[in-house]
Order: sequence, then C-alpha cells, then structure tokens
Amino acid sequence: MARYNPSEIEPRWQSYWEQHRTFATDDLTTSDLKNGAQKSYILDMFPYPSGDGLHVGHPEGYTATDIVARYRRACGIKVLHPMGFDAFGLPAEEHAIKTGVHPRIKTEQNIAEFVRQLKMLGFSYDWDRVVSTTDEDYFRWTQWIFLVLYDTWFDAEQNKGRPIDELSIPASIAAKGDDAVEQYRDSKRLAFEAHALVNWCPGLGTVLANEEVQNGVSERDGHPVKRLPLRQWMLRITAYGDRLLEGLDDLDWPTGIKKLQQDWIGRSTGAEVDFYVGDEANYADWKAVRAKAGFPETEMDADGSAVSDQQSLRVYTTRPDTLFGATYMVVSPEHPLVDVLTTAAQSEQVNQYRETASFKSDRDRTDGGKVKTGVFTGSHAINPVTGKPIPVWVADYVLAGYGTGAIMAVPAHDERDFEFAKQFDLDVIPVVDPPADHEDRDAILDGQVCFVAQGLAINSGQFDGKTTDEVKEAVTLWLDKDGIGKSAVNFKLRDWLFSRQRFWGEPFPILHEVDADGKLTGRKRAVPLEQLPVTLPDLEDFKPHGRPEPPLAKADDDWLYVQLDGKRYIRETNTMPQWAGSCWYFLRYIDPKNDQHLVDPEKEKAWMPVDLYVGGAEHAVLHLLYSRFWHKVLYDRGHVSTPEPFGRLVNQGMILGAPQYHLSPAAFSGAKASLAAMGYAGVPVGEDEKASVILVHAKDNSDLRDDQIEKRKGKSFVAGTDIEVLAKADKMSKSRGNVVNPDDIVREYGADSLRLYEMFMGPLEATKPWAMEGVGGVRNFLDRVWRLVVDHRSDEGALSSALTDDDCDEEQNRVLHQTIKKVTEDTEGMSFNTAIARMMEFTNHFSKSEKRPRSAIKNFLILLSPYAPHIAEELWRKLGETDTIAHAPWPKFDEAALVQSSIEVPVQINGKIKAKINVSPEISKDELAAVALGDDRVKQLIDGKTIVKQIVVPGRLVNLVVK
RNA sequence: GCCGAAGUGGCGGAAUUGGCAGACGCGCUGGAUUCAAAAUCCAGUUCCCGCAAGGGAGUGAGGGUUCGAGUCCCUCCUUCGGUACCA
Repeated sequence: MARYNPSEIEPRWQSYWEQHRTFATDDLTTSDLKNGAQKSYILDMFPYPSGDGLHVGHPEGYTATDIVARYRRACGIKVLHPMGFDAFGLPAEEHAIKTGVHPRIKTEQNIAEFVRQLKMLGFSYDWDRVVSTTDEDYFRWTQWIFLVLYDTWFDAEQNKGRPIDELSIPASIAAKGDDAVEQYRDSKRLAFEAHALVNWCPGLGTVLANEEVQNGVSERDGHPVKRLPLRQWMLRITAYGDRLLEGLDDLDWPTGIKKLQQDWIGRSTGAEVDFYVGDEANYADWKAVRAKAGFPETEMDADGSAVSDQQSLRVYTTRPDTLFGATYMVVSPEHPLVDVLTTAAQSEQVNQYRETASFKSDRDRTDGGKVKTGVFTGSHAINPVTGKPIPVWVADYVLAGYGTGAIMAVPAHDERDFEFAKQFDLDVIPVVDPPADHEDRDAILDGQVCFVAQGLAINSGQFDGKTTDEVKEAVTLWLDKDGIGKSAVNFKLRDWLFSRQRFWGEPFPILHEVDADGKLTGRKRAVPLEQLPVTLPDLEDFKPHGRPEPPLAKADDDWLYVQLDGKRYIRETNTMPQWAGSCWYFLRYIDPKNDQHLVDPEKEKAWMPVDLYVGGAEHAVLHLLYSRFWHKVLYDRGHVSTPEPFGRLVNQGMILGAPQYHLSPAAFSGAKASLAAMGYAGVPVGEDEKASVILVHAKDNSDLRDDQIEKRKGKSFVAGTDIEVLAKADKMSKSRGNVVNPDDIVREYGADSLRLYEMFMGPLEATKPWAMEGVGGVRNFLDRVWRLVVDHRSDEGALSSALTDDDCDEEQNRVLHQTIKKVTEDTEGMSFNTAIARMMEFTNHFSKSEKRPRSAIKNFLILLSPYAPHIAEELWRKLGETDTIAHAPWPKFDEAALVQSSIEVPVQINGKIKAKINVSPEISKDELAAVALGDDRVKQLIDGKTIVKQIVVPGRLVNLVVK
C-alpha cells in the first residue's frame, strides 16, 4: 500500500522513539550554560487523570508545547519537556466510596490510560521523568515542603521568610514558659492552625469542598449544607501579598492574567480608625490616654481576628477623607465585640440575626438579591472628628474576614452604605462636593444620590475646599497624632485554608501530643524528616463515618498513634488539598528520582525557571498564585534559586463543540409538533436565563446539518418553516452530545491530523469551535505532502518520479526560503496556524512542480516535523535518511533567495486603487513616483486634474491626491 | 453591576501593526479523468449592478483623526469568559 496510512506509521515511530530514547532530556549543568549552552524548560500544566480519559482540550496545549520543544531541540537548544499527573482528588475517592476499590488502584488505571493516549499522540516527553503527585516518593517531598512552611515565619522588616528559630521571643512571653514560647512561635509560622468554617453535609455525612456546594446545598444530593467551625491548617499567604504583587511585574504573562492576580490579591491603602464605644463619660479620658500612648498595634488572635481594647471599635477605610460623613457603623455578625455592643433591649434581635447569618454560606450572603439586612445593636460610637454619637449596627454586608470586620458607614459616598441607609432611614451627610458639571450634583448635595468619586471636601470643618487626596492625607495625619488612627494597607487575599477532611490526599506530617489518658496536650511537633513520607493508612472502607472529622481518623491505632522520644502522639488526620502537589511539580521533573533532595541544587540552577508554561486560563489565579507563594518561601529558605517559577505563561483557549442549532424553550414547545413531524427532537440544556433547546434528529440524536437550515434576512430558520433557530457553539459536555474523543479522531484521521488540526483552528489563545470537516482538511494536506514524495499509485511505495537531485529553480528556491522564514518566525511566535498555512502553500507549489528537488523537500520535512512528526519521520526515512528527523538541524533561510526581481505596487488615486505597476523592489522613491505617473491608465485618470499631493512608500504603494 | 477578551465572506480564520481586506483551510459551483463512483487534478467563489470591459459597496453600528483605518480616538450594540457587597 502506497497510500498515507497513519494508523500503520504512527505506532511504529512511537515505538522507535521509545526504544531509541530519542527525547531523553540532555544533561545540563550551570557550567554548560556559562559556556554558551542554551536551555529551555517547556512545561504543560499536568492533567488530573480523570476516568473519562483525555478530551480534545488536552492535546491543544500539549501539541503547542511539543512543537516548541521539538523546534528548539532542532535549533540546538537543551530542552526539558516532561509530563506528569495531578492525581489526588475527589473523583477517585468518590469512586472508592461507591465501589470499595482503593483510590490508588483506580488512579493508577486512569494514569495508564492517560499515558496510552498521550503516547498515541506522539508527544516528545521524556517519559523517564513522569511524576504523579500520589507517588509516595513524590508526596514525601510535598510533606517536606509543608514542614519548611511550618518551620518558617515571615519577617516583615526584611520582607522575607526566615527559620522559626530565628524568631526573637519577647521577654514577656519567654517569662511565661516553654508552652507560651511555643504558642508564640505557632502564631507566627507560615503553616498554622486555626478554627475555620467547613461545609458539613449532614445528609451525606461528609464534609464537602467549596466546589461541591452550590446555593447552600450539596451539589450531589441537594441536601442543605451547614457551616461548622473546625480546626484547620492555614498557610499564611497574606504575608507574601506584596511580594506576590510586585513579582508580577517582571513576568512575561498575559496582562489579563496578571490583572486577575492583582485583583485577587487586592491591595488597597487607607487608614485604620478607632471609634470610641465606651461610656460617654469617659470619652475625654480615653482620648487623653490615646493622645499620649498613641495608636495601638492591631493585635491578632491565633485565628486571625483582631483583638480589641473593648472601648473602641476599629475600622478600616480607604476613604479617611469621608470621616465627617460617617453617620453610623456596622460590624459583621461574627465580630468579637458584638456581645459587648449589644444592649439588653436589642439582644434578642441581634442574637437571632447572628444565628440566621451563621447558617448562610459566604455565597448566600453575597449572592442573589442585594437586599441588605441588619440589626441595631443599641449602642453608639463617637465619630472622632465630629464628636457626635452614631449608631452601631450588625449587618452581614460587612465581612468578618476583611479589614477589621467593622466599617464606618459613609452613605453619601459609598453605594452599599447608601443602600443600607435608605433601607433603615439613617442619616446621609455629603462631605465630597462633586465637580460642578456633574449631572446629579444637586441631588448628591441633598443626600438623594450617592457619589463615590473624588471632589472637594464640604461639611468637613477645617478641611473644606481641599481635594480628596489632600484630605485623605491630612485626616490620616491628624488621627495619627491623636493616637486614634493610622494609615494602613489591606489585602483581599485571605490566608489559604489548607486542610481537607478527605482521604485521598497527602497526610500532614504533624503529630499531636497526647497524655496518658489519650487527651491532647495542645503540644505538637513535626514528623522527623527522615521518617517521611507519612503514607496513607489502609482503610477497610471509604464510606463517610458521619462525623465532620477526616476519614483518616478511622485508621487503626497502629497508624494513628506514634511513640517518639518517650512521648505518645496522635497523627494529624486532615489531608492536604489537591493544590499542594501541583505547587511544586515542575521542580521535581528536574530531578525526579533524587531521594536526598527535593531537587539537586545544581540541576535546579541549571534548568529553572520554566521558560514556557502552557495551560488553561481556569488556573489563572489559584494554582499560579499558590505555586508562586510556595516558590517564594522555598526561595527565601534557599531551596530554589529563582524568585519566580514561571517566566513565560501562555493560556490556550477553550475548544468548544461543533455549532448546534438552538431555540428557546418557549419557541420549542410551540413548534414541537411540527418539528416532530419532520423527524426532529429537542435536547434541553442550561438553566434559568441560559436555558435553551438543541435541535437534533429524533432517530439518533445527531445534530442538524447545515442544509436543513435556511437563512433569510440574516436569520436562520429550520428549512421550509418559520421556526427561527440560532447557531451556537458551546463547551463540550455529555448532556449536549457534542463531545469529541481524541481516540476516534486518531483512529479515523491519525494523530498528526489531530495535532495539525488543533493548531490550524486558530490562534492558540482563542476560544474556537470544533469542526470535523476541518480535520478532513488537514488530513488532505498530509495526503498531499505524502504524494509529494511517494508515488501513491505504485504498490511498493516507490518514490515519486518527480523527485530530483537537481537544484531548485529560482521560484522554488524563493518559495522554500519564504517557507523556512515564515515557519521559523511563526513557530517562535507560537502562531502555529499561519505557519501551517505557509506549509500548505509550499505543498501546493511543489505539488504542481514537474521536478521536486530532494533537498527542498527534506528541508520542508524538517519544518513539518514538529507539527506532524510521524509523517515527517516516515518520509524522511523514505528519502534515504537513516537517523531520526528529530536530530536534523533546523534549516536557515537565505535572505538573498527571498528577493523578487519585480514586485507589483498598487497606485491609488484619492485613496482608491486604480492601477498596479511592476517595478524592481529596490526602486527609489522618486523613480517609483515617475513610473506611477508614467503609467497609461494613471495618465488617463489624472488627465486635466492637478496633483495636490503624492504619497510614495517604496515597495508598498503610491497614492496620488488629485483635484 | 464591575473587569477582561472578541465582533472580518456561507463557515474556521489571514492581514509584516496605519499602506493591495479576505492568505490558508472548509464548503459550494463548473470542468478534466472514469463505464460509473470514490480518489485525484484544474478553474472559479465577499456582496450588488453588468454579457463583458468596468463600476459601486464592504471588516458589529454611528461619529472622528489621516493622503490612506479591519488596525488609532470617542459613543453605542452584541457575544463569550471571569468576578460578586473586600469598605
């Protein structure tokens, strides 16, 4: 058979690469780099090995990186291009609960399937470096890094993490004894324990991840989810807020992703202000004390909430300039001072309100109807600048976890406060005068409309007439001097809740001391490093035990209890979240088998940072932020050499299903009968406003074809009817029936076609719909490439008789070198779609040639090889080469071959193209103008008119402006 | 609501960044080859008027800058993605 047959050649080359270890990573040391070697670490976001196998979205990014990796190798650059699996996670555990099969078994099966599919696509990974986050050899080091976090405190002065034993202990604490010292240390560690709310689902008897809770009910069975406080491990990512923000500046990342991270970190500047809430009679005394002693530091409790002096209520505001307009205050329902503030008369109402709020999830509180609720505490605070008493309310529009959990409300200049004030009829005092031309100025000054922008101060005593910025500064200074306020910085970023009450995750390497009666003493210690990893216990079954403790608590005492240095300990039973393993996997690829270090420092220095990181935008914030955080801690502690892990980041766009014909549910029910008569049925998808019905053939649920739709006046209708439909491409999903399986594509068209098609669809970053005809299109191209070399009519696979050892003619040479140039530039710029288009043009040109010089074809095959490696290898071999094409050096283009003896230049008259002239490419400006004016058609058109202006751009165009 | 990305033929998309709009592919039309088909090859294919030569319009809408705008500026519309009271 002489036909192009990918199902025969692809597996053959895949096993060739595997046997010859063609893509084993080159050795690389820092001295190689000093001697001029170039390196490139090309990384894919590793997949979660789901039971569904690979979908077509995976190969998109993987093909892109594979092309770059193969291209750079061909350019002589040392390449590290690994793959692995992010294999901890819920689905395997759910599967285990259902079937009793250990998650490890299911996970290994899934990984094996992923590996099969990845190999089937011919990616040039170094398979010797595969890691899985679930391997004990791997998570040993995840636990090790956790212990680094546990052993680190953040020195705000040096702005870096330091070993905990370098933390100086205040004398007052040292005086209280060892336990106090240890508690003090614990309160500063980057990994610390605190009480936080978990989603407990009594119906399922299990704790749920946030993703599993929707609208306050369990996503799986619809049971309501309760929020329970549980002891949790937290990571102090907030300490690195500034560093994470500043680090973004030097990264070659999409600006959109940087912005998302900036917004997520959410740094704001403003002031903290204390409002006196004590007995009015003592206000003067309090002020006097403050003026003398100054503004006390905000002290944090072990769980991160602010400690108060009980006499004052501390707020955070970004608009200290509006302090004169603060007409009431609000504290969050969880605020520690609520009980103190609530008067006896109000206590029933307040308690009830807090109770209701405690059942609401964060989502419930913030989602849905924006109607604000709240209760008056009965107390008043004193506005420090006006000296007037203002009421203090409890309301859940103030979040406990941000700022101080309390606000001064300035309804005239804050939308939320304004809304609340209108609802509860509270005072609105404008203190910022909008610009005179503001359309609502009168209403704003009358307190009828809220104004949040900047202006000039009014109703603000000595500050009247100053600008917002001036007042901000002046008020903050004034408060500072009186010891009742201070400038402050806040982050939206919260500390990272790091523990999960699940089985299938990394166990924490932490031991809690127990006394002789088995009671916790409150003391804990790290598992000694040489005892890592802490492996998961063998459990009989994985069913939830009905209590909100982690499943590991069900383990045998053998696992659970540890004797160490004469003391008895119980193991930590929480497990780490799925993010943990993915925070550092790129380091392990560099040295995957090292059992002494997480990564050999010399190798780490040679390969880091990652030069190209490709993955979906869904990880824009969390994964990338968490990774950067861990990396900075490892950097501070000297374990890695770069402050940032990922130099360049590219987000691949989503691949949508093929367009389908939709109509609204109402339209569908109206037309149901007539559609059924035509053999059509509807598949309802989406919910609420997004609900719609997809039209399909009733007999096999297949989508309608284009010829079953007709277009009239720009609208689409079911052919022969007035039933209007809308063509729309959606995310692939089982319910829509638009999922494309890579196995099917490889079987029908071949892996090279799949790779090529996904790259040809459009720009890598764009969202684009799948079209099966497009796969046929690139397959056509590969067939043509095949016939460039092989005589497809011969049974023995003889080479095409057009092949010759002659040199290229001038035009062939130009086409070849233009192709080399364009493919090189586009591959470097990751514009794969246009590189492929250029290769198609090459193929079209040489297909037509009677004579096809072998040298040109070979050069072309090298250009093609990163894109369609199997066919390139096969034809390379057929042309007599004996080594793999992967070892062929990337061709260079010859600038001289690109120039044409004559080029066509358009001549415009008043901006419209009227003629074209053929000139030499080197023609000067004046000559070009002369040729243009000498052209017959141009002469004719400007005859009798005056040339007002002539624009001559050599090599591009001539434009004559005539009157 | 806010933030981000994007709107170009029947479809996916090109366009050296202000210089020939529609590269390349799909689809479609016609032709060659064939007993016939598949496959292949050749030609055509933005729309409108015209037999043609040619003319006119045209990159979501409207305005502007410019000799010249898909590209820059202003206003608006639509779609997709993200986000959700962060004081």
